[in-house]
Amino acid sequence: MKSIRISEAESRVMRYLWDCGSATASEVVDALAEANDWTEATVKTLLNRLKNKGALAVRADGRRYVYTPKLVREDWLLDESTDLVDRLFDGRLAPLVSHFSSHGRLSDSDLAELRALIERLDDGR
Amino acid sequence: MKSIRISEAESRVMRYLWDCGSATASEVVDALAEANDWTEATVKTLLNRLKNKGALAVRADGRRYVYTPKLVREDWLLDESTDLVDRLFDGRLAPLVSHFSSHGRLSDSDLAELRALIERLDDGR
DNA sequence: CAAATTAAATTACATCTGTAATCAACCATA
DNA sequence: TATGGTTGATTACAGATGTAATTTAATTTG
Repeated sequence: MKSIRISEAESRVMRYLWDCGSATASEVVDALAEANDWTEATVKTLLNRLKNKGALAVRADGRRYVYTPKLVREDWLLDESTDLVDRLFDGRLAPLVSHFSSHGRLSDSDLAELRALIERLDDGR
Repeated sequence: MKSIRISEAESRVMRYLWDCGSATASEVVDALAEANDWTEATVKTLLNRLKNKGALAVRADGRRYVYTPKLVREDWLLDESTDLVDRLFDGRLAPLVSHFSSHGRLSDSDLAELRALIERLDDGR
């Protein structure tokens, strides 16, 4: 039950794998090394740690390995965001939204999106 | 300009000091040690690290010290929450709210609060 | 004043994280 | 078949973090 803890760097690797479903180490290297200024070795380390933590499943494909997320993205997102909202805003979303807004971090389109969402939710109740 | 990085444990100390304005070490110990299962030494360490990071100001009051936040809570909240929303939801709030809602993490009162907030914001535009 | 108490500073140490070099196993080729 | 390249595994190492014991300096008390 204890949710797997993913570090910042590891989360970038997970993000990529979540996006593409699964990939070999070299695909991950190609996709992330340059952008993050990592060497190949660093990416390999992250993949390994993720594997050891049980966040990734590995399947042999000939001489190479294919990594696939075992940790469910939705679960992780919820864990992380719940944790932050709990820690920073006592678990309440409105203060967070308000905070964003009062610091000019809420664009018109964000607002529109939120309004649509709230309306939809209201209807559902 | 580099925003001060506060660890999880440190943030609990900051939270207390933000709430009460300022306090002596022993007041912080009394308030937090038990609840967090920390010894006095641990609290002192956290206070010291916070002081070294420049997150706290210290003022001597007779033989003891009074610790006061130098880091502004609002700034920190914004940094932390912006960081999370950026990392997890591409900087967009609506997906976060939607995510919460779809996992039953949005109570009726949260929703009401959000609705009120959105309306207020709408009016302001 | 010497001894005990208190409070802050220093030091400690294991784990986690970022970052990477090196090692080992497996293939392909000269 | 020996050699070198590819790929995953192991080892490394510094800085951050959680957690705390020890030391030192100041204070109160017998």
